[in-house]
Amino acid sequence: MATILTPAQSAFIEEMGQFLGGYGMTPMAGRMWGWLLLCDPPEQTAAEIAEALQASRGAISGTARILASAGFIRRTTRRGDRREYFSSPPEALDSMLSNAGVIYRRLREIAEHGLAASGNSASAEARLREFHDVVAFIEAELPRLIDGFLRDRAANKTLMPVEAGGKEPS
Amino acid sequence: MATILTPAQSAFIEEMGQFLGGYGMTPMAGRMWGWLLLCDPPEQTAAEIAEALQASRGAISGTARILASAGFIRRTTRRGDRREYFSSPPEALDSMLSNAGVIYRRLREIAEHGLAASGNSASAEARLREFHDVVAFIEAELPRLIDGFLRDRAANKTLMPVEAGGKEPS
DNA sequence: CTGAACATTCAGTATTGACTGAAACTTCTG
DNA sequence: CAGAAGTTTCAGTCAATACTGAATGTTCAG
Repeated sequence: MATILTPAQSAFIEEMGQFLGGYGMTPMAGRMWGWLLLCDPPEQTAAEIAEALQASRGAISGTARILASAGFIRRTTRRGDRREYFSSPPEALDSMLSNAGVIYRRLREIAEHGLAASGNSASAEARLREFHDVVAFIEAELPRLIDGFLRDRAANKTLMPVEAGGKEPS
Repeated sequence: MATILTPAQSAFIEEMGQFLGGYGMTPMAGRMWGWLLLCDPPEQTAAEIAEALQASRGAISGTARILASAGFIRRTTRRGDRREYFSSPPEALDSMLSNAGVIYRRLREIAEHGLAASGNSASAEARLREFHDVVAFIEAELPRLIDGFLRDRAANKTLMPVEAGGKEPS
């Protein structure tokens, strides 16, 4: 019953937890995503995840909601099976990247508020203007960059359709 | 003595605090950077900052160290003045952007650890491979994007050297 | 309808970590 | 050297919040 993770697997999961935990999400969200990238089979029940991460069912439930609404995981059900299955779909990466875009958008908005508040100081206005312009540039160019990559990747897949969701014969 | 901030200024500072606070730095770091973008004159003593932000001197001291080591603020001193002056130099923006690069680097490293830990499952390896490749792509392209912007900006400045640190006649 | 198998909710707990403020330290002036 | 002005350190406080686990809600089989 005890899902035994190798030290390398635990380390990866913990790193993912610390990383996402450090950037606004909870550590559990990072661990769960990490586990769903690593696990086999790719679709896991809440019970399996809870056991692998040594976490309570409540934590899994709440975290799953956050991750699903952010587009990081997919929830699926099966006929004649009351359980729900979680997995990390390829689109998760798109979600992650577009999420990065949201960050720059927010920062640009804040910069605009700052600009609006800098009315009677030319030097403050200059500083905030530059801040705003840099952020706005990244905000505008990042999607272009990502789209280019996604298009390339899609093209490659069409040319050489490598079996992706596959199982190994062992 | 009470530095009176307009509501718009307070709002901007608080937004900056929440933003940076939400992404790994402390709220105070965000507020302090926000204030140094807004303030006039651009160089401020620790005492002035503490008063504007209604914070303790200890908090300013610690936060200043973090921000300075991250390249977000500049510390200067003046002959015959024991105080230290803080300001937000133009390079702060470069630091911010290269900081974003560090994030992708860290994530790519984590992805590599995951790949190494995915040994005996082909499907896990495929998921982690894709994760890694997306992150590595962004990591590689982001600096290019930024450099392009900085080069453009530098070129523009050379052509039309607008007075940037200026004071207005009122 | 009843009970079993899951999933979700939420009050409580524990931990983390940001900030305060007083004491210690440094540096400059007279 | 004495003292003033300023800065840094650090132990303690307080608030935020991630997680637990028991109770509640939901869905389906018999």
